Amino acid sequence: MKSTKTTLPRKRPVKSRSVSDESIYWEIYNAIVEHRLLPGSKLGQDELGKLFGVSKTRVRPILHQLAQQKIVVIEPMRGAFVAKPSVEEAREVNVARQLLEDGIVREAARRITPADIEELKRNVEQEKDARLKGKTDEAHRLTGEFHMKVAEIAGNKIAAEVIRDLISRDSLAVAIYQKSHGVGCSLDAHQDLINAIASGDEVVAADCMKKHLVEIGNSLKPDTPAPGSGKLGKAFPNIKQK
Amino acid sequence: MKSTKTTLPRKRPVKSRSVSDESIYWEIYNAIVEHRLLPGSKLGQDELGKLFGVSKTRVRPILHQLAQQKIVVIEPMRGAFVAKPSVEEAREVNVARQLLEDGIVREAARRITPADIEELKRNVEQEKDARLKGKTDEAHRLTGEFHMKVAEIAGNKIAAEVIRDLISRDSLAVAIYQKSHGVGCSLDAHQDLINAIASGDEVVAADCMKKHLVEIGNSLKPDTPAPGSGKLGKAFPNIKQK
DNA sequence: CAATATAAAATCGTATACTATTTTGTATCT
DNA sequence: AGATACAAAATAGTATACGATTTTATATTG
Repeated sequence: MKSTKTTLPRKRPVKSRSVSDESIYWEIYNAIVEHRLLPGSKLGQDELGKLFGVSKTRVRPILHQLAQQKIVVIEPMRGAFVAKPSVEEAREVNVARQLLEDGIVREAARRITPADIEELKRNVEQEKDARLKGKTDEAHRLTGEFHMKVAEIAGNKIAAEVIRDLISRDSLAVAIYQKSHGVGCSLDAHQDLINAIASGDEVVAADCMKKHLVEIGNSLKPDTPAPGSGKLGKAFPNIKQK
Repeated sequence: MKSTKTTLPRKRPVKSRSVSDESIYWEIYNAIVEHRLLPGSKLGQDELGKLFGVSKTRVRPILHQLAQQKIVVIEPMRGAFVAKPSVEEAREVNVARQLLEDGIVREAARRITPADIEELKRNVEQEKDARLKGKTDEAHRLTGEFHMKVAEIAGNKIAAEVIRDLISRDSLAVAIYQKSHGVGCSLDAHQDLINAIASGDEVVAADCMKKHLVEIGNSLKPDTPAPGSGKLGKAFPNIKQK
């Protein structure tokens, strides 16, 4: 409720060595892509501010940034929520990946080195391990990382960033529409992809990537009910509550 | 809770029906990509706020948004400036376009219709016209629009948005490194591109696009001196100054 | 006079204050 | 009881206040 004492022209608590904007951003970002905050969750400004020990003035622009990346939605006068993309939108993101990653794998196929191949293989091993242990979210994170690594092999940071954004949005779709059926793509799709890229034949690589992404797109089923939202505080185990 | 008897002395100018965030965003965005605000120009928060009749609280997140798109740079405690990308960065943007537009033209070649071809031809006509009349900036704007149209033909809004962002950044590089030598690509590159796409052969189309973008990349010369910044108010002729 | 030191002004960043709007709770009516 | 109306609380959005920092102006010194 409002302050019982009317105006308080009091002094500010002097310089608080507060957390950086970046760390706040990454805390929220990771909470979302790691599914600790599910699509639809309310992201209250005051609540987040208190959680990180800052005023909502600081969290507002961060929520806007996340909104621009389309993993948060801001509804006028209602606040910010973790985005809940429709199946149509999820499919559109998937198609965008098909279009944009095409040129990236091609370039990767031209530039790949033995060290790169090892790096990719290691990723696949980790993912298999995570899947065996039932760590679905971890496995999915590694899946995204695989595609990031391919983009890095292509050698362009800007393109890699673009792919990162799309993968983030994909992870929301997974949270909504794929939660039930495992990770949604065949077990050794990535292994096939490694072979295709390592062959150095860009046409083969592009073809393989396309098939892989189409498969992911097909795994998006609209029938799953919308999940509820978890408690906000629980999503940030590393932040010391006050 | 609607305390009719307010507890505090009222002195705020009561509800001001102010402009929308979007319109402020587009005003600044257009001023930058149309080179009315040159790279390096200071974007003072108070100054912009007064210009649009709002407080800097409103302009701040907008400047952050532009910073995220990399067409504005925010230096800590020094404020926002129109971005002034290095040649290296401009080249990286150009390479990103080579990678990402590859898959886009390929899809465009598969989907293009006669109506689309007409649309593209019209764009080329307009551009030629602008160039003949010496309207360099207008010609460059149309050049960017051409690539946007190709992305739209490919049929994916998200991919088109990505390309728009990259083209915006390209326009900054043009302002710095290309201002002198015309528009920087051969006069009928776009006409060739239309023919290549219209052929329906994705390999031909991809090859043509690649050559075109490489040519643009090669036209970026690092020797041009940095331009000074113009008066801020002059960049917004449509906004009624107060 | 050039260079440096110092004071004043301007400007950024952030918390606070307060209005606008939505959400929640409670009473009233059928 | 269920629906509706209205009051209260909560929360979003925005302007203002003010410390922190940088920039500009002025003075001082070699």
